Amino acid sequence: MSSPILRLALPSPLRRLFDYLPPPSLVADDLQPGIRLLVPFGRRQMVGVLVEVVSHSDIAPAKLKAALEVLDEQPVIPQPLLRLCRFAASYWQHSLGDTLSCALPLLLRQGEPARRWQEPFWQVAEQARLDDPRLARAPRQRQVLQVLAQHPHGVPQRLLARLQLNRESLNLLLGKGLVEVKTHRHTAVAPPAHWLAQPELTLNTEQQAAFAAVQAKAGEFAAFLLDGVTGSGKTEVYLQLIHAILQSGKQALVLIPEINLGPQTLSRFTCRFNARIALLHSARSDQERLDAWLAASLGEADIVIGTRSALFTPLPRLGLIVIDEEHDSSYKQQEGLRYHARDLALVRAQQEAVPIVLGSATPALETLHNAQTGRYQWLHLAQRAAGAAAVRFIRLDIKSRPLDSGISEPLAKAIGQALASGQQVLVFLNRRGFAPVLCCHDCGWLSACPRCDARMTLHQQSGELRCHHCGHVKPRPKQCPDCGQVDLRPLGAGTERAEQRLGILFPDYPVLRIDRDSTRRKGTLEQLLSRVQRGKPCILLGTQMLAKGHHFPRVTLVAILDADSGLFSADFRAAERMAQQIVQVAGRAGRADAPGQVIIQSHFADHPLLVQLCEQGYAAFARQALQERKAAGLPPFAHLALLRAEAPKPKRALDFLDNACLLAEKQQAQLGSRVELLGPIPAPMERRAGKYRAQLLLKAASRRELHRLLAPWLVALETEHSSRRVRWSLDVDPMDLY
DNA sequence: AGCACGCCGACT
DNA sequence: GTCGGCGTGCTC
Repeated sequence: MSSPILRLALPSPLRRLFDYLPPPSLVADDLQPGIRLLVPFGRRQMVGVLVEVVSHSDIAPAKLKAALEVLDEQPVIPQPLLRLCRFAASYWQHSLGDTLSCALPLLLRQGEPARRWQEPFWQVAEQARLDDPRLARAPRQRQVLQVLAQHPHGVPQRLLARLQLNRESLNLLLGKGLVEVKTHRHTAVAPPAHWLAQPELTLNTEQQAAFAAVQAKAGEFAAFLLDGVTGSGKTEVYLQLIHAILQSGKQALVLIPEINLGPQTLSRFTCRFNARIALLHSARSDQERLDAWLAASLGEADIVIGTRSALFTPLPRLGLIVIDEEHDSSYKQQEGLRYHARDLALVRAQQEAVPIVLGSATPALETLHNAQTGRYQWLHLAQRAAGAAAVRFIRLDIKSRPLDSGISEPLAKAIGQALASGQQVLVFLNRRGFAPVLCCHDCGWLSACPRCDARMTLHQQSGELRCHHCGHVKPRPKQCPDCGQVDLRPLGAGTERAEQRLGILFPDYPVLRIDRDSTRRKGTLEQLLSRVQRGKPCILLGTQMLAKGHHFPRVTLVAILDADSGLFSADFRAAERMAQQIVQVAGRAGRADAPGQVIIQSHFADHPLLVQLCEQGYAAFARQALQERKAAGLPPFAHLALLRAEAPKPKRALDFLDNACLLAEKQQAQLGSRVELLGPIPAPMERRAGKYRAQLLLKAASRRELHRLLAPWLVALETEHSSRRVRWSLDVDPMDLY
């Protein structure tokens, strides 16, 4: 009987598995799939995940290498998670090894042991004596030893400073063998007897109905869209569902958008429950993330709250998945494994037979379509809680009206009135910087980026031109680089410029600008927000940072400076994004005693989508937008995949895509599939960061049809000669066509 | 993707 | 004479 073959997934873009012999030292042949092994790979070493143990390999026996080391006793990737990763890898056409890397916390990827963090305890070594001769001339060490001796069970690391035990002395004592560091064996914290730390709010009829609908499906797969306007109490429904899940001894998984990391979102969850909560988001250290991940996977956390990648947390007792703000684009990963966490969460819910709740005030059109066609149960929350009145939308036609710094005369008047009556105003402009372009009034020179087909944005504050696409920065020129004249004029307006103008228009009121530039320093955002919360009249000006998470009860007027970019864009999702943004920003404002209004400046104030949105709300807008998608044969009525390529020379990228196109046609002829091939064409912004980009769009009537082609096509592409000369990637269900 | 090998141009 | 450009091949 020959030795078993270990089939491993390795963190490499190669879409295949690699066979190894067991490590020489290993006798046991009961290696379980999901454990990690250290293996030689080329001239390097890698951490791979065992996918299966087989008896035969197609690789020549002489080429098989032996694994170096088994890293786990228990699988770090339990069976259900491996199944999920397999699905993700095949759906988004990515290597399984890379997919598993996405699933694992960084430290496990790097081969660190899968052990929970154990706090070190410092204690006096057994054989140590306080009158040790080596301490005769070391009074500080002796003193430290004395203090430590008063704690026979040791002093936990975090309390060292409080007992004035300095690290230097301790380390010296450690070197002399007079103290020792021990870690107490990790013992799981028992689940609390009472889950609630705070009383629950009373659910209104709609909330109660939504709660009951999801509850009815506990223990089986069912998908729900919780479609609720801002302030309708979606979170309270999540919380009570989670409470019920906790009571039944199961775990809940909550995904939140990247930007919602503010304490106000998390604290709703952490304050309500006594539960053991594992937080998994980018703001945490690698050690913290590993610990949270392990706690969840050992069943020692009851609730996991995290961003996109938290979806891959192993949960032995999973009972419910919640996707908050399901329309948010941060759920889609934009590189590597280009998965959509919301879509993959549905697969996970199905595989593990649990209910999943997608919540949003502005559901994605895909999600609404699924609700309309009955794939998701549609739960409505239309009633606003007390303290939030509906807002009125006003379209302000700015055709042939002069704008100063993006602000029209009538809008300025409205802002003035709101301020004068003691209210706060929110001004939304999704463009950072002072002006999107600097222009020479004499010769027409424009501040082009040397590396992109784009203009460089003027940042007045820093006196720089910055490219928002590649990050290129240069000092603001004093005179025109072409003609030497000094009459350089900023065209258009960003938040910096609007801030300046509003300051001039309303000198008696503070203008608080909130964008990535103004809040770069840690704590600035919190400071600005707390100023707003104090309630004095002011103008709050900012980008989409304002559209998420925070509520501003004293704001009664919301001004959208530019809605036009969403109405006429090459990107078919632009209108959807604009509508979501408008509604989300509008949702930040308003209260019972002073109904809010939203003024939207547009050159196309009569655009049907804008009219629909303003007169009848997001649901009506979505119906109309879905009609248009259907007529145009776009998602969710078609399924897309985008093959992108970039290269230093424009021809190379296009050559590769031409070959890819030919290969696809050949495959199609063999398979008899009908996938539309659109392109190849240069990307909308052909040159970016010095690279020329092009793309080939694939469009199919069904996912099945699309994937029938994709699977064999990618195998062919990998071996295609021209693929080595370009950087290329495939994006299944792309969010934007760039 | 990494990483090595190998083969041609402008420099200390 | 070399350092280093990137084209090509390979990873069980």
